[in-house]
Amino acid sequence: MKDKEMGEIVCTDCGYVLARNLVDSRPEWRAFDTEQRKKRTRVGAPMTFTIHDKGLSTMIDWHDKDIYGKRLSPGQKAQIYRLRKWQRRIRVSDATERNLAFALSKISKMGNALNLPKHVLEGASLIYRRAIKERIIRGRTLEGVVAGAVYVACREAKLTRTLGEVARASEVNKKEVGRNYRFLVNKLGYHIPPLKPGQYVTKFSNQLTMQGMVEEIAHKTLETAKEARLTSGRAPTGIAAAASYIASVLTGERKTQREIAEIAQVTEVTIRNRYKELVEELNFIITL
DNA sequence: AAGACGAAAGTGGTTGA
DNA sequence: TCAACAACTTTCGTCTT
Repeated sequence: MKDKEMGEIVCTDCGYVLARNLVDSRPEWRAFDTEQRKKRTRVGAPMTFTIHDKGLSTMIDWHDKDIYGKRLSPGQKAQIYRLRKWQRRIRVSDATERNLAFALSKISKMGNALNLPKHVLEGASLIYRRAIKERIIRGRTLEGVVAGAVYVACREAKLTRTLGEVARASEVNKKEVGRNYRFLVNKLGYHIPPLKPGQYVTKFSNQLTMQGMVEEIAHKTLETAKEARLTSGRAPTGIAAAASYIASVLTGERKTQREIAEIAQVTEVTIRNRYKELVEELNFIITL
């Protein structure tokens, strides 16, 4: 057992001191929130990965001279050449390695914000690794690709995370997430069926804290919508939002369009449009 | 005053020549 | 590769409750 105060490693069973005079690796400052931690931490990932070393690492230069300016012997020259070669190789793998580590930490951060189960995060990581392997990230921001990968993983796992939610949890906008999502799906050959509006209805109902009956009506509404072929080509979230709205009105548990639009991440106008179409089909009475 | 409604113009993506 | 097109958004004025 390590005892940082005493600087010793002590066996907890017999009390034998295995090592003493250890260096305390803990910081000498304390941070009470992430804001402070950010300010006080003096080490960590560099701000940019495009220039991997930011001039911090030592390079073997190309002059075949030693520090006194004398020319090297042929034997030394060969050795230096080999060293240079290896340094080049190590540097490259080091940079991509760090890049990957950075991306993975971003993924888990997003996972926290989105409440994603672990296997989805692993899926996202795998997707990112594949993206690196296929060399298709060039020219794209790391954040964008990460967000795209997370969204792909969600869709694969049939989770009802919307583009907007993923975008909020990342550092890029909705458009970027969508672009990267499509890009990844294309390049990595994923086949992802669109989510059913019904799944969104369930989700929205929960977020709106509606009664079970309201959700039931919303699902019924969707059924008729499907039969009327109003679902094809339309955004599932929009239809689900409209169905939820209708159900809330029907049961008297009225929610405003704005409320629903807010959590469904669509506009009120879209809800209205779907809603109008649906009501035309729903002129037969729904009773429960 | 808030919510619902709808027209009009703009956006980004898909499709078909 | 480009233009037409459908779905969706933004904005804003009007009507309803």
